[in-house]
Amino acid sequence: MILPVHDRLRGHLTGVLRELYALDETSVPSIALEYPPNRTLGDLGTPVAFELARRLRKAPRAIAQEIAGAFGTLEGITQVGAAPNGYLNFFLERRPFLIDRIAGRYPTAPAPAGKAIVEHTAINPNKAAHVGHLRNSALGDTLVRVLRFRGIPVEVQNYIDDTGVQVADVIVGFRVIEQKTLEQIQEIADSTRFDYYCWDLYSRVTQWYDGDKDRLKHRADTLHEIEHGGTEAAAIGAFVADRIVRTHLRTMARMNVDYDLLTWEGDILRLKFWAQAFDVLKASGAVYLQTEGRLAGCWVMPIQEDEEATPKTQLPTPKEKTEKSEEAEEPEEEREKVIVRSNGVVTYVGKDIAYQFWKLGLLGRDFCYRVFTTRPHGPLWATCASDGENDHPDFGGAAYVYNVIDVRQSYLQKLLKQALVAAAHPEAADRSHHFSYEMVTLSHATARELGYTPSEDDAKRPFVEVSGRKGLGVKADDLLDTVIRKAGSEVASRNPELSGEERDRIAQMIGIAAVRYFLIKFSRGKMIVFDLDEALSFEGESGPYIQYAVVRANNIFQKLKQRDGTDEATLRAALNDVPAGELAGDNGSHELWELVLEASRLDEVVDQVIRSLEFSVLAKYAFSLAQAFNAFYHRSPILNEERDDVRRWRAAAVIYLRDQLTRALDLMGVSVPPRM
RNA sequence: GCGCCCGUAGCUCAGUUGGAUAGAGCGUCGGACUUCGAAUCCGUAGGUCGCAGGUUCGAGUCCUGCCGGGCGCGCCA
Repeated sequence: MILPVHDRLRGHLTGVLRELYALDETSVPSIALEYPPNRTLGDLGTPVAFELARRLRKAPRAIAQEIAGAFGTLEGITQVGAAPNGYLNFFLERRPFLIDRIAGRYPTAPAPAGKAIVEHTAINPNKAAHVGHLRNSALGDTLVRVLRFRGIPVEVQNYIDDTGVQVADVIVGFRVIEQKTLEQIQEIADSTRFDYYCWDLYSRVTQWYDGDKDRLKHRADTLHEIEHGGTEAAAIGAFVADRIVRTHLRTMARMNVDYDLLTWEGDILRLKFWAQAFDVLKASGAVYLQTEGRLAGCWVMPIQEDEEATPKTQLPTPKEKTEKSEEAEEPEEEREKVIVRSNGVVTYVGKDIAYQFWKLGLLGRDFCYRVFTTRPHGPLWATCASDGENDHPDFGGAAYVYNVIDVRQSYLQKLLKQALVAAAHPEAADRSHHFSYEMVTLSHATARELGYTPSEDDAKRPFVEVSGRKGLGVKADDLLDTVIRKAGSEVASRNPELSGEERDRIAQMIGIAAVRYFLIKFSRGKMIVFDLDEALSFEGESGPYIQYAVVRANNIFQKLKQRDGTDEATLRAALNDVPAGELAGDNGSHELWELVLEASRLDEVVDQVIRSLEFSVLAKYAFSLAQAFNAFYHRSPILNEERDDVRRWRAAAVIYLRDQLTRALDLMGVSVPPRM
């Protein structure tokens, strides 16, 4: 890990600058650390001299030289140099750097205090999951892993919307179209892939509505029944949602995605969370009763159009001021969002506000909790409205909240933050993050493979929109089945001696690696036009490529042990006495050291990932590390290297690199197969 | 109409603290399996970073305007 080195260097350098130029705390420039383009220039570098050049009215190069001269000594740094262009560069002491890291001896940065809640997945429990949902959970689960890596305690929630129109529509499908009783539906659930069955039924219901708009009355009636409970329709809804959620959990488990708590929307309603939140909002004046105009009788929240959460730092320019006052003089109908309808029924946003308040510990009310299912590593909890277990973990009340929801929900997520600000919790608003990402759509080729004939609108665009209502989309399990099957045949052809069971286990690891990497490698603001062939690729920039690098590295040590009994522990042990010329670059190449330095950057990458919430950075880092290793692997033998010292240092570097790469894969939810 | 996002090589995309020569995969063309596994490696070709201004010692990255594309903006959820 490299960050402790950064911190130490930054601290020392700040002290040097203050002394050298008599700067006070506020005027010391922040010190950016970078990696020079090659190791002959240095291992770390900073352009801080450029920053100071104007203030000191000196050439950057002269400043860099002065700093280098005044640098003194710092543990772990062997040399400081001023480059002709003004960069200040540092060389690290290589031997202890690697030895310490192999041994896991380095200080770790303290984690920020407080728990984080990550909510992701949130698939409507009325049909099978599709690729779009996989992007959500792959991003969400990676976020969870990355935060935990950083030392932050994380609670993972999956929100279940069991009271919405989507579930109601499937109920209508069963009862009105198929004329089924609850008992018959239970039989269907036990004898079919129930999520697939509902997938088809749901799209049939949509078509059926299209045939006669009066049929929508069934939906309205059903929604009403779900909300009030006690009827056959409500019982069917509860059964369907429960069963479908279980299928989703199975699908996500294949992806190595897991949760701590399932939050059921129905419980938020039954426990009157909204009433509580409503009181808070009314008391703070965040919502008010509109008495005139078209929204008369509704409780509304004013929408701030553009004033972002940082009004204090952005002073309006004179021009903006006049524009604003003009607006104020001409009251062009202020925008308002209805929170409670004139019939007294709360809108979707209202429920979300209450839920968000609870997540942040601002509601003053809690759920009851039940065990939804048991797993090897402990129970999976779910909310309930009454008769909960007494002994349950603490849920809710987090310092940070991340809502993983696609970009189309941005408007509503923005309203959530506004509600928090309006209710006098601006700090909670700052700690609420909408982790947004773009949609997954289908390539024309893949849509065609699914038997879809494009409409005129579709034909104009380079992609086809996934639609649950139309039943158009690549089902998650179909994708996983296909990719794992393909991996299985590859494994079988390369390792004919493997048992079927072992082969399947490995195929699953490889298939999941391919899918998860594919979903992570794009930046989240980019639409993924899903193409089956592309996602099925195991070559080039892919998850299996990275796995392959680690498997190869492991093979080296396996062979080493087989051949002369050297195990990793003994390799690590004696390094202090071995000449380190290979690591120092005595052969004219810094390739080995380059691998070590790059491998050490995982913690820095994780920090950047958390700051930017951009996982493509992690994906690319792992890939380029694997790439560097593969190139090294071809050029520099270990098993057949005659020179003892060279062999040992190469092995040591590969141990470290392999460990770091394994960690990086784990952060992406990918495990390393024993063979492939 | 307003708001948010996207525009980088033939294709798909990295480049998110502004820094040293703009990178990768796929595809092209040509090489490397008697040596730790070729799901690999090496080489080759390919770029007005949408356009125009601006800020800066320095801009793919920040600001403004424009062009092209996507999404969002309901007493739906």
